[in-house]
Amino acid sequence: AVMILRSRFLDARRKRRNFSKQATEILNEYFYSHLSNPYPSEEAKEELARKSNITVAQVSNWFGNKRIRYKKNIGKAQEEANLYAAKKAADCTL
Amino acid sequence: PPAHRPPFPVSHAGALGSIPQEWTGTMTVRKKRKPYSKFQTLELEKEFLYNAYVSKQKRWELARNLNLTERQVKIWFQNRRMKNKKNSQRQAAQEAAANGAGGG
DNA sequence: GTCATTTATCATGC
DNA sequence: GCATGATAAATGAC
Repeated sequence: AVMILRSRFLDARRKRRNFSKQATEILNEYFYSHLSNPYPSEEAKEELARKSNITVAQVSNWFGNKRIRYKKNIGKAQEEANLYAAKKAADCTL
Repeated sequence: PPAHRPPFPVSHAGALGSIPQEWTGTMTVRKKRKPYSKFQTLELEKEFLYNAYVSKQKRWELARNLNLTERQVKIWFQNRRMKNKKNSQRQAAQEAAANGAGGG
């Protein structure tokens, strides 16, 4: 019983914080520019972690949540995809 | 460049616009995740404290006493070892950061 | 065995 | 009240 209570406070869920706007932007850019295979390699994860100023584990968590929640929203209003697709297109035309 | 373990084999081939997103397909028929009771978790944790690797005999006893399958007990210990490693790495990283910043 | 995952659930932020 | 990040069961590759 004691151990259960102690583990509760060791969980990072207790002190969860939202990522910065910039970090989310970086992660979303990678995700939507790799929609056909949104599985970053270990190296890519490290770079994303460095640029987003978060840990590699947090990058893995983010992609895991993003993939499953993206699937559940297919067919719904997923304007986020169009948003980043437009951004990518604008990037190419520059 | 190290070889990456490929994702799961997918059967369904989705089609959204012109992007082939095969990964959006359902992997396979999977049992719904069911959280264990406090008693079950506590007993498993006690055994894990004794040893991180459970014998076949002990696995059978745990499965019988906790009303779990031997496969569930086996997988629980696998996940528990991964959790241990993850926490160790996190602790090491924090200590390294502390040494680099404050120094001691 | 490890380990990157999928999926549901938890706990929090706002 | 959901959005979001982290964790707990469960699967499959190697």
